[in-house]
Parts: sequence; C-alpha cells; structure tokens
Amino acid sequence: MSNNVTTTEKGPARSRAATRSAATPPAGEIGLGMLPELIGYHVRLAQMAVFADFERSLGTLDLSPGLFGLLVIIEANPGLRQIQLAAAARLDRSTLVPALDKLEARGLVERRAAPDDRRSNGLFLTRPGAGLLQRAKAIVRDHEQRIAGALSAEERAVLVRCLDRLAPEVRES
Amino acid sequence: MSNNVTTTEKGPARSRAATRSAATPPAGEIGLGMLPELIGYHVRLAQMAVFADFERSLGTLDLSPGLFGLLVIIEANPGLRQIQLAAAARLDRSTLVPALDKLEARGLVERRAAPDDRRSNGLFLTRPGAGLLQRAKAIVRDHEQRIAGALSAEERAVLVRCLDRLAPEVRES
DNA sequence: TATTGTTATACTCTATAACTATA
DNA sequence: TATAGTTATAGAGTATAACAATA
Repeated sequence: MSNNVTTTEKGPARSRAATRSAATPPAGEIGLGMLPELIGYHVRLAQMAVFADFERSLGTLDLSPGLFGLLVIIEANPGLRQIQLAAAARLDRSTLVPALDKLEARGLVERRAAPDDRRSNGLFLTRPGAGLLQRAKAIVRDHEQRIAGALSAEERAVLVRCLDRLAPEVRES
Repeated sequence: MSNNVTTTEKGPARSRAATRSAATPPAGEIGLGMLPELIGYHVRLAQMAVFADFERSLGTLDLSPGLFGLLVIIEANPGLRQIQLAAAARLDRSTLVPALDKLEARGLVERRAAPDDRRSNGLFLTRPGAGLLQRAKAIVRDHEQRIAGALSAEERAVLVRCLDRLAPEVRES
C-alpha cells in the first residue's frame, strides 16, 4: 500500500506527482497524507473548533474556559482546598495559584484560612462570583447547543461514551 | 433546579453542604458540577489522553505531534510552499518558520528556492527524513491501535463523523 | 501595492524545583 | 519528615506587527 497523495483513494490516475517534482502542488489540492486516518487528528480539530466557540462565548464575561471550570468546581464543593481543586482540574498546584489570584483579584473567589489546618485555604465563591457564574453557565449552555446542534441527543451520548473510552491506559490516574 | 454537589442526582439527601460550610469536602467525593454535561469537557480530556500517548510514542524519535504532522504533509505534497504548509497545518506562517528550522537543522527537510517565484521555498523530505517518517508512521499506527483499541471499527467511524460535525460554524475557514 | 519568508516580541498554558509555614 | 501554598523560572505552542526581497 502506498500513500495517498490526495484524499480520494480511487478515481482516475491524476497527473503523477513525479511529473511536477519541483513544482508547487496546486492550491486546494493539498493532501494530508495519513492524518485524517488518525482519531487524534479529528479530536484535535474538534477541540480547536469547540474551544474557539467556548472562548468567544465566555469572552463576554472576560472568563476563559479554564477559569470557568474552576468556578464550577468551587461552586460544587464549597471550602475545597487548593490541592483538591488542582487535582479535580488536572492542574499542578503551582499552576493553580495565578489562576486563583486572578479570580480573587476580581472578587469572584475567596481564600479563607482553614480552621483545622493552617497550611490550607478553603475556597469559596463570593456572592458576585456566584452571580457571574450563573450568567456564565447560561452562556455555556447556549454554546453547547450551538456546537452540538447538528447532533441528536443520542448521537451526543454516543460521542461522549466513545471519547471517554479513548486511551484508557493513559487515564489510570 | 439547584446544582448537584455530587455527581448523582437522586438518592437520599446527604448531610447538607451547609452543615460543613467551612469544612473540607471529603476526598474522592469532589463533584465537577455541570462540566461532565459539556461535550467540550470530554473532548478536552480525550485530547489530553490521546496526545499524552502520541507524544510518548513519538518521543522515541524525538518528534512532537506537530513536527510529525508537518513531515506527513510535506511527504504528501513534495515542493509545497511554506505558506501552503502553514495553511494545511492551520498555523500562522511565522509559527512555521522555527518548526521548519528544527527539521532542516536535523537534515529531515530541505528548503529549495522555487524556480518560478524567488520569494518562495519548495519543501522536500530528504532521504533520511523520508526514512525517519516511515518509522514514525509505524509507531503512530501502533499508537492508534492502543488508544482506540476499545472501540470497534464501526465505533471509530461513528466517533470521527460526530467529531467532524461539532462546531460547524467555527469551521468555515 | 501585495505576497513570501523572516524576525522580534509577547502571550497563554503548563510544569519543575526550591522556599515557607505549618503539620 | 511530609504537606499546602507560593515563588521563580522555563519551555511549548501560538500569534501579531514590522521588515526585506520579490512579484
């Protein structure tokens, strides 16, 4: 099996690549080789497209996808310690610090000294933080409908189940 | 509808969150709020897991996923111009320069002055570059089997088709 | 004037290692 | 000794703006 130069496998033999070995491949006919056969390639493109919409949507509130995720987790777990939040968000604890600094500087999140262990901080949403998050969640639900609008509820469920089954060995964490 | 603190929606009311407002949520019970309802969340986790395996696999050859993709596209389109490669790889042309510098410094890729337009370079794999790419492709095929091994051929096809239908509006490029 | 490749620069996200204050 | 948070630092990966050579 040789590589496809174009995406189509069959069809009449085009003018051979060798015929124009030093020439420029015509625009619009640039092949991607084996890349479209790789699931990771499609996952990456989907990620880029979904995140572009996500970022543009939340940009209204000056929130990144990452900061939004932190707010959601803090809301679901009031009093969470930084190290626990880092684990839940799959970040290093040092990565979390500047992110929380931003949220705290904007008055959305509060670090309260933990009563039982003075090394730790308990994390809480402030009232403005909770309010902003409610608006953000509404925006994110709109985003979700926009990006997945072409898929039925069943297709979405299948998609998520397939995604969750990818690279199981890497996920033992 | 209030937010779920844990992932489970129903079930007997647990000790109220208010009861331990300043306490630490027990480890292993950290909820993720609405995040698991978002397709983008699962896409991102899958991306991270797949890329981790991809990077580890190709690391053997000191190749990143990005550099591998460039080699594949050049192989499929000998003589490609940098601006065309940038478009195919969805990179800015300025981003491509240091990547090609790396590949050229390792003797894997050659920039040849284009005969018809002296502003442009035609890109070609060297013989060692083509050889390395063959080995890389074999590694990547193994990687593909490893990450998608839990999915049938049909499931993989469904997954890819669903992924390609996400965020269609953002993809008009 | 417009385009190709390049350079300088900067921004985001992330991690590692070392420090501090507690435990 | 070990852990929670912090700091300093660095490395990918990406982009924008400006420049030289060429069209």
